[in-house]
Amino acid sequence: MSTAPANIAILQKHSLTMLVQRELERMVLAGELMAGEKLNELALAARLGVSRGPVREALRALAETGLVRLEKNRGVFVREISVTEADEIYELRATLDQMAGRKLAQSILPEQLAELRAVVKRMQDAAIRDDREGYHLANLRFHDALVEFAGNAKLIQMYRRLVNELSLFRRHTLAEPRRLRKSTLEHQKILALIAAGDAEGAGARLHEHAMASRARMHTFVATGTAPVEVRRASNE
Amino acid sequence: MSTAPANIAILQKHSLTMLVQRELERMVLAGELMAGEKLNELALAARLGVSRGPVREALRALAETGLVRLEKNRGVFVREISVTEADEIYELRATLDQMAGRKLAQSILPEQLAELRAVVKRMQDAAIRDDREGYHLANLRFHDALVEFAGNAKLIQMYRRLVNELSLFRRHTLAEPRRLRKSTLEHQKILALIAAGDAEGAGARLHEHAMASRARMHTFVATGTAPVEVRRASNE
DNA sequence: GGGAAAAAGATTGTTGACAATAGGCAGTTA
DNA sequence: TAACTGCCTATTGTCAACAATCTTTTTCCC
Repeated sequence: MSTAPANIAILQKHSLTMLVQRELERMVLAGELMAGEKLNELALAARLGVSRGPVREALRALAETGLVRLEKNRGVFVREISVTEADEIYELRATLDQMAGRKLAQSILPEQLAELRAVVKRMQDAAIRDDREGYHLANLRFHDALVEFAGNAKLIQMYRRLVNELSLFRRHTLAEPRRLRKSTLEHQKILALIAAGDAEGAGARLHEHAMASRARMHTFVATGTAPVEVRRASNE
Repeated sequence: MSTAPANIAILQKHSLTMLVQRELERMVLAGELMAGEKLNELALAARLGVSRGPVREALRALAETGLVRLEKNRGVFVREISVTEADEIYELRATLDQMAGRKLAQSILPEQLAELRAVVKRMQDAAIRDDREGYHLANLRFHDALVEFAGNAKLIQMYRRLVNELSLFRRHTLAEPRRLRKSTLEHQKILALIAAGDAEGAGARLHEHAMASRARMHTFVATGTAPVEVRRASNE
Protein backbone atom coordinates (compact mmCIF):
# COMPACT_ATOMS: atom_id res chain seq x y z
CA MET A 1 0.00 0.00 0.00
CA SER A 2 1.10 3.59 -0.51
CA THR A 3 1.57 6.31 2.05
CA ALA A 4 -1.34 7.73 3.95
CA PRO A 5 -0.93 11.42 2.99
CA ALA A 6 -1.01 10.56 -0.69
CA ASN A 7 -4.19 8.59 -0.25
CA ILE A 8 -5.76 11.42 1.68
CA ALA A 9 -4.97 13.83 -1.12
CA ILE A 10 -6.53 11.48 -3.63
CA LEU A 11 -9.68 11.14 -1.61
CA GLN A 12 -10.00 14.90 -1.33
CA LYS A 13 -10.28 15.18 -5.07
CA HIS A 14 -12.16 12.00 -5.92
CA SER A 15 -15.06 10.35 -4.21
CA LEU A 16 -15.00 6.65 -3.49
CA THR A 17 -17.55 6.15 -6.23
CA MET A 18 -15.24 7.69 -8.80
CA LEU A 19 -12.26 5.68 -7.60
CA VAL A 20 -14.28 2.48 -7.62
CA GLN A 21 -15.60 3.28 -11.08
CA ARG A 22 -12.11 3.84 -12.39
CA GLU A 23 -10.80 0.68 -10.76
CA LEU A 24 -13.66 -1.45 -12.04
CA GLU A 25 -13.17 -0.06 -15.52
CA ARG A 26 -9.51 -0.92 -15.31
CA MET A 27 -10.28 -4.42 -14.15
CA VAL A 28 -12.73 -4.99 -16.97
CA LEU A 29 -10.39 -3.62 -19.62
CA ALA A 30 -7.47 -5.58 -18.21
CA GLY A 31 -9.51 -8.74 -18.42
CA GLU A 32 -9.43 -9.32 -14.67
CA LEU A 33 -13.18 -9.34 -14.87
CA MET A 34 -14.14 -11.36 -17.88
CA ALA A 35 -16.97 -10.79 -20.32
CA GLY A 36 -20.14 -12.45 -19.15
CA GLU A 37 -18.93 -12.72 -15.57
CA LYS A 38 -21.39 -11.91 -12.83
CA LEU A 39 -20.27 -9.19 -10.47
CA ASN A 40 -21.17 -9.61 -6.84
CA GLU A 41 -21.65 -6.25 -5.18
CA LEU A 42 -20.69 -7.41 -1.72
CA ALA A 43 -17.62 -9.24 -2.94
CA LEU A 44 -16.45 -6.24 -4.97
CA ALA A 45 -17.08 -3.94 -2.04
CA ALA A 46 -15.05 -6.16 0.27
CA ARG A 47 -12.28 -6.50 -2.29
CA LEU A 48 -12.04 -2.74 -2.66
CA GLY A 49 -12.55 -2.02 1.01
CA VAL A 50 -15.70 0.06 0.70
CA SER A 51 -19.40 -0.46 1.29
CA ARG A 52 -21.93 -1.42 -1.34
CA GLY A 53 -23.13 2.13 -1.96
CA PRO A 54 -20.16 3.42 -3.95
CA VAL A 55 -19.91 0.10 -5.77
CA ARG A 56 -23.53 0.29 -6.87
CA GLU A 57 -23.14 3.88 -8.00
CA ALA A 58 -20.03 3.02 -9.96
CA LEU A 59 -21.75 0.06 -11.59
CA ARG A 60 -24.67 2.25 -12.67
CA ALA A 61 -22.24 4.60 -14.31
CA LEU A 62 -20.36 1.77 -15.98
CA ALA A 63 -23.61 0.38 -17.32
CA GLU A 64 -24.11 3.66 -19.14
CA THR A 65 -20.68 3.43 -20.73
CA GLY A 66 -21.54 -0.04 -21.97
CA LEU A 67 -19.02 -2.01 -19.95
CA VAL A 68 -21.55 -3.81 -17.77
CA ARG A 69 -25.18 -4.84 -18.08
CA LEU A 70 -27.77 -4.60 -15.32
CA GLU A 71 -30.52 -7.14 -14.76
CA LYS A 72 -33.02 -6.18 -12.15
CA ASN A 73 -32.92 -8.43 -9.10
CA ARG A 74 -30.42 -10.66 -10.83
CA GLY A 75 -27.26 -8.67 -10.74
CA VAL A 76 -24.62 -6.97 -12.82
CA PHE A 77 -22.69 -8.73 -15.57
CA VAL A 78 -19.66 -7.73 -17.57
CA ARG A 79 -21.02 -7.10 -21.02
CA GLU A 80 -20.54 -9.54 -23.83
CA ILE A 81 -20.21 -8.07 -27.27
CA SER A 82 -21.83 -10.10 -30.01
CA VAL A 83 -20.42 -10.33 -33.49
CA THR A 84 -23.29 -8.18 -34.72
CA GLU A 85 -22.49 -5.50 -32.21
CA ALA A 86 -18.77 -5.68 -32.84
CA ASP A 87 -19.53 -5.26 -36.50
CA GLU A 88 -21.56 -2.14 -35.78
CA ILE A 89 -18.78 -0.73 -33.65
CA TYR A 90 -16.18 -1.40 -36.34
CA GLU A 91 -18.34 0.37 -38.85
CA LEU A 92 -18.84 3.36 -36.60
CA ARG A 93 -15.19 3.51 -35.77
CA ALA A 94 -14.36 3.57 -39.44
CA THR A 95 -16.50 6.66 -39.81
CA LEU A 96 -14.95 8.35 -36.80
CA ASP A 97 -11.44 7.49 -37.97
CA GLN A 98 -12.24 9.02 -41.30
CA MET A 99 -13.47 12.19 -39.67
CA ALA A 100 -10.37 12.37 -37.50
CA GLY A 101 -8.08 11.90 -40.47
CA ARG A 102 -9.86 14.56 -42.49
CA LYS A 103 -9.63 17.07 -39.69
CA LEU A 104 -6.11 16.28 -38.68
CA ALA A 105 -4.78 16.60 -42.22
CA GLN A 106 -5.90 20.22 -42.10
CA SER A 107 -4.52 21.09 -38.72
CA ILE A 108 -1.65 18.85 -37.70
CA LEU A 109 1.23 20.46 -35.83
CA PRO A 110 4.88 19.49 -36.17
CA GLU A 111 5.09 18.02 -32.68
CA GLN A 112 1.96 15.96 -33.29
CA LEU A 113 3.40 14.64 -36.50
CA ALA A 114 6.60 13.81 -34.67
CA GLU A 115 4.73 11.88 -32.01
CA LEU A 116 2.75 9.92 -34.57
CA ARG A 117 5.93 9.09 -36.42
CA ALA A 118 7.47 7.87 -33.19
CA VAL A 119 4.49 5.61 -32.62
CA VAL A 120 4.75 4.20 -36.12
CA LYS A 121 8.42 3.59 -35.43
CA ARG A 122 7.43 1.58 -32.37
CA MET A 123 5.03 -0.40 -34.51
CA GLN A 124 7.79 -1.06 -36.98
CA ASP A 125 10.19 -2.24 -34.31
CA ALA A 126 7.54 -4.44 -32.76
CA ALA A 127 6.74 -5.93 -36.15
CA ILE A 128 10.38 -6.76 -36.73
CA ARG A 129 10.68 -8.39 -33.33
CA ASP A 130 7.34 -10.12 -33.97
CA ASP A 131 6.21 -8.59 -30.69
CA ARG A 132 2.47 -8.80 -31.16
CA GLU A 133 1.54 -7.33 -27.83
CA GLY A 134 3.81 -4.37 -28.36
CA TYR A 135 2.46 -3.93 -31.84
CA HIS A 136 -1.08 -4.00 -30.59
CA LEU A 137 -0.39 -1.35 -27.97
CA ALA A 138 1.35 0.91 -30.46
CA ASN A 139 -1.51 0.44 -32.89
CA LEU A 140 -4.05 1.45 -30.25
CA ARG A 141 -1.96 4.45 -29.37
CA PHE A 142 -1.61 5.50 -32.99
CA HIS A 143 -5.32 5.65 -33.56
CA ASP A 144 -6.03 7.17 -30.18
CA ALA A 145 -3.49 9.90 -30.79
CA LEU A 146 -4.88 10.48 -34.26
CA VAL A 147 -8.34 11.05 -32.87
CA GLU A 148 -7.02 13.04 -29.95
CA PHE A 149 -5.06 15.38 -32.20
CA ALA A 150 -8.12 15.94 -34.36
CA GLY A 151 -9.16 18.34 -31.62
CA ASN A 152 -12.79 17.43 -31.07
CA ALA A 153 -13.36 16.51 -27.43
CA LYS A 154 -16.66 14.80 -28.09
CA LEU A 155 -15.14 12.76 -30.87
CA ILE A 156 -12.35 11.42 -28.71
CA GLN A 157 -14.79 10.66 -25.94
CA MET A 158 -17.03 8.61 -28.20
CA TYR A 159 -14.11 6.97 -29.91
CA ARG A 160 -12.62 5.80 -26.63
CA ARG A 161 -15.93 4.47 -25.49
CA LEU A 162 -16.21 2.40 -28.65
CA VAL A 163 -12.68 1.09 -28.30
CA ASN A 164 -13.38 0.13 -24.70
CA GLU A 165 -16.49 -1.75 -25.68
CA LEU A 166 -14.65 -3.49 -28.43
CA SER A 167 -12.08 -4.71 -25.96
CA LEU A 168 -14.89 -6.82 -24.49
CA PHE A 169 -15.15 -8.62 -27.78
CA ARG A 170 -13.45 -11.99 -27.91
CA ARG A 171 -9.72 -11.52 -27.73
CA HIS A 172 -8.21 -9.94 -30.75
CA THR A 173 -7.25 -11.86 -33.77
CA LEU A 174 -3.53 -11.79 -33.21
CA ALA A 175 -2.12 -11.35 -36.61
CA GLU A 176 0.76 -13.15 -38.22
CA PRO A 177 4.11 -11.46 -38.81
CA ARG A 178 3.47 -10.63 -42.45
CA ARG A 179 0.31 -8.78 -41.53
CA LEU A 180 2.19 -6.75 -38.93
CA ARG A 181 4.67 -5.46 -41.45
CA LYS A 182 2.02 -4.75 -44.00
CA SER A 183 -0.08 -2.90 -41.47
CA THR A 184 2.88 -0.79 -40.49
CA LEU A 185 3.19 0.31 -44.10
CA GLU A 186 -0.47 1.24 -44.13
CA HIS A 187 0.02 3.45 -41.11
CA GLN A 188 2.99 5.11 -42.73
CA LYS A 189 0.92 5.81 -45.80
CA ILE A 190 -1.87 7.29 -43.72
CA LEU A 191 0.59 9.49 -41.92
CA ALA A 192 2.08 10.63 -45.19
CA LEU A 193 -1.33 11.67 -46.48
CA ILE A 194 -2.01 13.60 -43.28
CA ALA A 195 1.38 15.28 -43.40
CA ALA A 196 0.71 16.25 -47.00
CA GLY A 197 -2.53 17.90 -45.94
CA ASP A 198 -4.62 15.58 -48.10
CA ALA A 199 -7.79 15.56 -46.00
CA GLU A 200 -9.96 13.47 -48.28
CA GLY A 201 -7.19 11.02 -49.04
CA ALA A 202 -6.27 10.52 -45.40
CA GLY A 203 -9.90 10.15 -44.43
CA ALA A 204 -10.64 7.62 -47.15
CA ARG A 205 -7.54 5.63 -46.32
CA LEU A 206 -8.40 5.52 -42.65
CA HIS A 207 -11.93 4.42 -43.42
CA GLU A 208 -10.61 1.63 -45.61
CA HIS A 209 -8.10 0.71 -42.94
CA ALA A 210 -10.81 0.32 -40.30
CA MET A 211 -13.15 -1.55 -42.62
CA ALA A 212 -10.36 -3.95 -43.50
CA SER A 213 -9.85 -4.77 -39.88
CA ARG A 214 -13.59 -5.31 -39.61
CA ALA A 215 -13.37 -7.74 -42.50
CA ARG A 216 -10.51 -9.56 -40.80
CA MET A 217 -12.63 -9.84 -37.69
CA HIS A 218 -15.35 -11.47 -39.74
CA THR A 219 -12.96 -13.91 -41.31
CA PHE A 220 -11.58 -14.75 -37.91
CA VAL A 221 -15.03 -15.34 -36.49
CA ALA A 222 -16.05 -17.47 -39.46
CA THR A 223 -12.97 -19.66 -39.60
CA GLY A 224 -11.68 -19.48 -36.07
CA THR A 225 -8.21 -18.68 -37.34
CA ALA A 226 -6.31 -15.60 -38.32
CA PRO A 227 -6.96 -14.91 -41.98
CA VAL A 228 -4.16 -15.94 -44.24
CA GLU A 229 -2.89 -13.01 -46.18
CA VAL A 230 -3.30 -13.44 -49.89
CA ARG A 231 0.16 -13.32 -51.28
CA ARG A 232 0.47 -10.34 -53.52
CA ALA A 233 2.14 -10.55 -56.89
CA SER A 234 4.42 -7.72 -55.87
CA ASN A 235 7.63 -7.95 -53.86
CA GLU A 236 8.02 -9.62 -50.45
CA MET B 1 -52.70 7.85 -10.17
CA SER B 2 -53.09 4.71 -12.20
CA THR B 3 -54.31 1.33 -11.07
CA ALA B 4 -52.32 -0.72 -8.61
CA PRO B 5 -51.74 -3.76 -10.87
CA ALA B 6 -50.20 -1.58 -13.54
CA ASN B 7 -47.81 0.00 -11.07
CA ILE B 8 -46.85 -3.38 -9.72
CA ALA B 9 -46.06 -4.58 -13.22
CA ILE B 10 -43.89 -1.54 -13.81
CA LEU B 11 -41.96 -2.00 -10.61
CA GLN B 12 -41.39 -5.65 -11.38
CA LYS B 13 -39.59 -4.74 -14.56
CA HIS B 14 -37.85 -1.55 -13.55
CA SER B 15 -36.04 -0.61 -10.39
CA LEU B 16 -36.61 2.72 -8.74
CA THR B 17 -33.20 3.81 -9.94
CA MET B 18 -34.17 3.20 -13.55
CA LEU B 19 -37.49 4.97 -13.15
CA VAL B 20 -35.85 7.92 -11.46
CA GLN B 21 -33.19 8.06 -14.15
CA ARG B 22 -35.81 8.10 -16.87
CA GLU B 23 -37.86 10.75 -15.11
CA LEU B 24 -34.86 12.98 -14.45
CA GLU B 25 -33.80 12.66 -18.06
CA ARG B 26 -37.27 13.65 -19.13
CA MET B 27 -37.27 16.65 -16.82
CA VAL B 28 -33.92 17.83 -18.12
CA LEU B 29 -34.88 17.40 -21.76
CA ALA B 30 -38.24 19.07 -21.17
CA GLY B 31 -36.50 22.03 -19.63
CA GLU B 32 -38.13 21.52 -16.25
CA LEU B 33 -34.62 21.36 -14.89
CA MET B 34 -32.66 24.11 -16.55
CA ALA B 35 -29.06 24.07 -17.68
CA GLY B 36 -26.75 25.13 -14.90
CA GLU B 37 -29.31 24.45 -12.20
CA LYS B 38 -28.13 22.75 -9.06
CA LEU B 39 -29.94 19.56 -8.21
CA ASN B 40 -30.61 18.86 -4.57
CA GLU B 41 -30.62 15.14 -3.88
CA LEU B 42 -32.96 15.35 -0.94
CA ALA B 43 -35.38 17.62 -2.74
CA LEU B 44 -35.45 15.38 -5.80
CA ALA B 45 -35.93 12.30 -3.64
CA ALA B 46 -38.84 13.92 -1.83
CA ARG B 47 -40.35 15.12 -5.09
CA LEU B 48 -40.19 11.63 -6.55
CA GLY B 49 -41.18 9.87 -3.36
CA VAL B 50 -38.03 7.81 -2.94
CA SER B 51 -34.93 7.92 -0.79
CA ARG B 52 -31.61 9.42 -1.79
CA GLY B 53 -30.09 6.12 -2.82
CA PRO B 54 -31.89 5.63 -6.13
CA VAL B 55 -31.58 9.33 -6.87
CA ARG B 56 -27.83 9.23 -6.43
CA GLU B 57 -27.50 6.14 -8.59
CA ALA B 58 -29.61 7.71 -11.31
CA LEU B 59 -27.56 10.90 -11.20
CA ARG B 60 -24.32 8.93 -11.57
CA ALA B 61 -25.74 7.28 -14.65
CA LEU B 62 -26.94 10.59 -16.06
CA ALA B 63 -23.52 12.10 -15.51
CA GLU B 64 -22.13 9.45 -17.81
CA THR B 65 -24.63 10.35 -20.53
CA GLY B 66 -23.56 13.98 -20.27
CA LEU B 67 -26.79 15.43 -18.99
CA VAL B 68 -25.47 16.38 -15.56
CA ARG B 69 -22.13 17.23 -14.08
CA LEU B 70 -20.83 16.07 -10.69
CA GLU B 71 -18.71 18.19 -8.37
CA LYS B 72 -17.43 16.36 -5.38
CA ASN B 73 -18.86 17.63 -2.12
CA ARG B 74 -20.59 20.43 -4.00
CA GLY B 75 -23.39 18.68 -5.77
CA VAL B 76 -24.87 17.81 -9.13
CA PHE B 77 -25.64 20.38 -11.81
CA VAL B 78 -27.53 20.20 -15.05
CA ARG B 79 -24.84 20.49 -17.68
CA GLU B 80 -24.30 23.66 -19.62
CA ILE B 81 -23.11 23.26 -23.16
CA SER B 82 -20.64 25.87 -24.29
CA VAL B 83 -20.51 27.18 -27.83
CA THR B 84 -17.27 25.29 -28.33
CA GLU B 85 -18.86 22.07 -27.23
CA ALA B 86 -22.00 22.63 -29.26
CA ASP B 87 -19.77 23.23 -32.23
CA GLU B 88 -18.04 19.92 -31.66
CA ILE B 89 -21.35 18.14 -31.36
CA TYR B 90 -22.65 19.69 -34.57
CA GLU B 91 -19.55 18.55 -36.36
CA LEU B 92 -19.82 15.02 -35.04
CA ARG B 93 -23.48 14.90 -35.87
CA ALA B 94 -22.71 15.92 -39.40
CA THR B 95 -20.41 12.94 -39.72
CA LEU B 96 -22.96 10.57 -38.23
CA ASP B 97 -25.72 11.95 -40.45
CA GLN B 98 -23.52 11.37 -43.44
CA MET B 99 -22.89 7.80 -42.43
CA ALA B 100 -26.59 7.21 -41.87
CA GLY B 101 -27.48 8.64 -45.25
CA ARG B 102 -24.86 6.57 -46.99
CA LYS B 103 -26.06 3.39 -45.39
CA LEU B 104 -29.73 4.08 -45.76
CA ALA B 105 -29.45 4.84 -49.46
CA GLN B 106 -28.26 1.28 -49.91
CA SER B 107 -30.86 -0.40 -47.80
CA ILE B 108 -34.02 1.62 -47.45
CA LEU B 109 -37.32 -0.28 -47.46
CA PRO B 110 -40.56 0.98 -49.02
CA GLU B 111 -42.27 1.42 -45.66
CA GLN B 112 -39.30 3.36 -44.31
CA LEU B 113 -39.36 5.61 -47.32
CA ALA B 114 -43.09 6.10 -46.82
CA GLU B 115 -42.60 7.09 -43.20
CA LEU B 116 -39.86 9.56 -44.03
CA ARG B 117 -42.04 11.07 -46.73
CA ALA B 118 -44.86 11.43 -44.22
CA VAL B 119 -42.53 13.25 -41.86
CA VAL B 120 -41.41 15.60 -44.59
CA LYS B 121 -45.05 16.23 -45.34
CA ARG B 122 -45.54 17.22 -41.72
CA MET B 123 -42.59 19.57 -42.01
CA GLN B 124 -44.11 21.08 -45.12
CA ASP B 125 -47.49 21.61 -43.46
CA ALA B 126 -45.85 23.11 -40.40
CA ALA B 127 -43.81 25.43 -42.60
CA ILE B 128 -46.93 26.63 -44.37
CA ARG B 129 -48.71 27.28 -41.08
CA ASP B 130 -45.52 28.89 -39.77
CA ASP B 131 -45.74 26.40 -36.91
CA ARG B 132 -42.16 26.51 -35.70
CA GLU B 133 -42.61 24.10 -32.84
CA GLY B 134 -44.29 21.56 -35.09
CA TYR B 135 -41.59 22.04 -37.66
CA HIS B 136 -38.90 21.53 -35.11
CA LEU B 137 -40.44 18.29 -33.87
CA ALA B 138 -40.86 16.94 -37.39
CA ASN B 139 -37.28 17.90 -38.16
CA LEU B 140 -36.00 16.04 -35.12
CA ARG B 141 -38.07 13.02 -36.06
CA PHE B 142 -36.82 13.08 -39.64
CA HIS B 143 -33.21 12.85 -38.63
CA ASP B 144 -33.87 10.40 -35.85
CA ALA B 145 -35.76 8.11 -38.21
CA LEU B 146 -33.03 8.44 -40.78
CA VAL B 147 -30.42 7.29 -38.33
CA GLU B 148 -32.71 4.64 -36.90
CA PHE B 149 -33.41 3.17 -40.31
CA ALA B 150 -29.71 3.05 -41.07
CA GLY B 151 -29.76 -0.07 -38.95
CA ASN B 152 -26.73 0.38 -36.72
CA ALA B 153 -27.76 0.22 -33.08
CA LYS B 154 -24.57 1.83 -31.79
CA LEU B 155 -24.96 4.65 -34.26
CA ILE B 156 -28.47 5.51 -33.17
CA GLN B 157 -27.43 5.31 -29.54
CA MET B 158 -24.59 7.76 -30.05
CA TYR B 159 -26.67 10.00 -32.22
CA ARG B 160 -29.43 10.27 -29.65
CA ARG B 161 -26.96 11.01 -26.93
CA LEU B 162 -25.54 13.86 -28.96
CA VAL B 163 -28.98 15.26 -29.73
CA ASN B 164 -29.87 15.10 -26.05
CA GLU B 165 -26.76 16.97 -25.09
CA LEU B 166 -27.40 19.54 -27.75
CA SER B 167 -30.84 20.17 -26.30
CA LEU B 168 -29.02 21.60 -23.29
CA PHE B 169 -27.54 24.25 -25.52
CA ARG B 170 -29.25 27.59 -25.39
CA ARG B 171 -32.68 27.36 -26.90
CA HIS B 172 -32.73 26.80 -30.59
CA THR B 173 -32.44 29.54 -33.09
CA LEU B 174 -36.05 29.62 -34.16
CA ALA B 175 -35.90 30.22 -37.82
CA GLU B 176 -37.93 32.57 -39.92
CA PRO B 177 -40.66 31.32 -42.30
CA ARG B 178 -38.54 31.50 -45.41
CA ARG B 179 -35.92 29.27 -43.83
CA LEU B 180 -38.58 26.73 -42.92
CA ARG B 181 -39.72 26.37 -46.49
CA LYS B 182 -36.19 26.22 -47.79
CA SER B 183 -35.23 23.63 -45.24
CA THR B 184 -38.20 21.49 -46.22
CA LEU B 185 -36.92 21.47 -49.76
CA GLU B 186 -33.52 20.36 -48.53
CA HIS B 187 -35.09 17.44 -46.76
CA GLN B 188 -37.01 16.50 -49.86
CA LYS B 189 -33.83 16.57 -51.86
CA ILE B 190 -32.06 14.38 -49.32
CA LEU B 191 -34.91 11.92 -49.40
CA ALA B 192 -34.85 11.84 -53.18
CA LEU B 193 -31.15 10.99 -53.17
CA ILE B 194 -31.72 8.21 -50.68
CA ALA B 195 -34.65 6.86 -52.65
CA ALA B 196 -32.49 6.89 -55.77
CA GLY B 197 -29.88 4.83 -53.97
CA ASP B 198 -27.24 7.51 -54.34
CA ALA B 199 -25.24 6.72 -51.20
CA GLU B 200 -22.44 9.23 -51.68
CA GLY B 201 -24.80 11.97 -52.79
CA ALA B 202 -27.16 11.48 -49.89
CA GLY B 203 -24.30 11.34 -47.43
CA ALA B 204 -22.66 14.47 -48.77
CA ARG B 205 -25.95 16.34 -48.78
CA LEU B 206 -26.67 15.35 -45.21
CA HIS B 207 -23.23 16.41 -44.11
CA GLU B 208 -23.69 19.77 -45.76
CA HIS B 209 -27.13 20.05 -44.22
CA ALA B 210 -25.79 19.52 -40.71
CA MET B 211 -22.81 21.80 -41.23
CA ALA B 212 -25.13 24.54 -42.46
CA SER B 213 -27.16 24.31 -39.30
CA ARG B 214 -23.91 24.53 -37.38
CA ALA B 215 -23.05 27.68 -39.28
CA ARG B 216 -26.48 29.16 -38.47
CA MET B 217 -25.85 28.39 -34.83
CA HIS B 218 -22.63 30.36 -35.01
CA THR B 219 -24.29 33.29 -36.68
CA PHE B 220 -27.00 33.20 -34.08
CA VAL B 221 -24.50 33.17 -31.25
CA ALA B 222 -22.49 35.99 -32.79
CA THR B 223 -25.36 38.33 -33.58
CA GLY B 224 -27.99 37.21 -31.12
CA THR B 225 -30.56 37.00 -33.90
CA ALA B 226 -31.66 34.45 -36.40
CA PRO B 227 -29.51 34.76 -39.48
CA VAL B 228 -31.16 36.57 -42.35
CA GLU B 229 -31.31 34.38 -45.39
CA VAL B 230 -29.43 35.77 -48.31
CA ARG B 231 -31.97 36.11 -51.05
CA ARG B 232 -30.99 33.87 -53.88
CA ALA B 233 -31.13 35.05 -57.46
CA SER B 234 -33.13 32.00 -58.40
CA ASN B 235 -36.78 31.42 -57.75
CA GLU B 236 -37.90 31.29 -54.15
C1' DG C 1 -18.44 49.96 9.13
C1' DG C 2 -15.48 46.39 7.08
C1' DG C 3 -13.38 42.22 7.23
C1' DA C 4 -11.67 38.03 9.33
C1' DA C 5 -12.70 34.21 12.35
C1' DA C 6 -15.88 31.10 14.30
C1' DA C 7 -20.15 28.86 14.84
C1' DA C 8 -24.45 27.10 12.78
C1' DG C 9 -26.92 25.11 9.08
C1' DA C 10 -27.44 22.66 4.96
C1' DT C 11 -25.87 19.21 1.76
C1' DT C 12 -23.17 15.54 0.18
C1' DG C 13 -20.43 11.07 1.06
C1' DT C 14 -20.56 6.70 3.19
C1' DT C 15 -22.15 3.09 5.85
C1' DG C 16 -24.96 -0.63 7.83
C1' DA C 17 -29.52 -2.49 8.38
C1' DC C 18 -33.85 -4.10 6.67
C1' DA C 19 -37.06 -5.71 2.89
C1' DA C 20 -37.85 -8.12 -1.30
C1' DT C 21 -36.60 -11.22 -4.86
C1' DA C 22 -34.32 -15.11 -7.34
C1' DG C 23 -32.38 -19.59 -7.40
C1' DG C 24 -31.39 -23.88 -5.31
C1' DC C 25 -32.61 -27.87 -2.40
C1' DA C 26 -35.30 -31.30 -0.24
C1' DG C 27 -39.46 -33.61 0.17
C1' DT C 28 -43.78 -35.01 -1.70
C1' DT C 29 -46.86 -36.75 -5.23
C1' DA C 30 -48.21 -38.86 -9.35
C1' DT D 1 -38.35 -40.86 -12.36
C1' DA D 2 -40.23 -36.43 -13.31
C1' DA D 3 -42.49 -32.56 -11.93
C1' DC D 4 -44.29 -29.79 -8.52
C1' DT D 5 -44.43 -27.36 -3.92
C1' DG D 6 -42.61 -25.08 -0.20
C1' DC D 7 -38.65 -23.70 2.44
C1' DC D 8 -33.86 -21.74 2.75
C1' DT D 9 -30.05 -19.06 1.45
C1' DA D 10 -27.63 -15.71 -1.13
C1' DT D 11 -28.05 -11.45 -3.33
C1' DT D 12 -30.10 -7.31 -4.76
C1' DG D 13 -33.19 -3.10 -3.86
C1' DT D 14 -34.21 0.45 -0.70
C1' DC D 15 -33.93 3.15 3.23
C1' DA D 16 -32.44 5.86 7.24
C1' DA D 17 -28.67 7.31 10.14
C1' DC D 18 -24.02 9.00 10.75
C1' DA D 19 -19.72 11.45 9.23
C1' DA D 20 -17.45 14.80 6.42
C1' DT D 21 -17.55 18.88 3.82
C1' DC D 22 -19.13 23.12 2.09
C1' DT D 23 -21.92 27.45 2.68
C1' DT D 24 -24.01 30.92 5.20
C1' DT D 25 -24.61 33.57 9.13
C1' DT D 26 -23.11 35.51 13.20
C1' DT D 27 -19.73 37.39 16.10
C1' DC D 28 -15.79 39.81 17.23
C1' DC D 29 -11.95 42.86 16.56
C1' DC D 30 -9.77 46.72 14.39
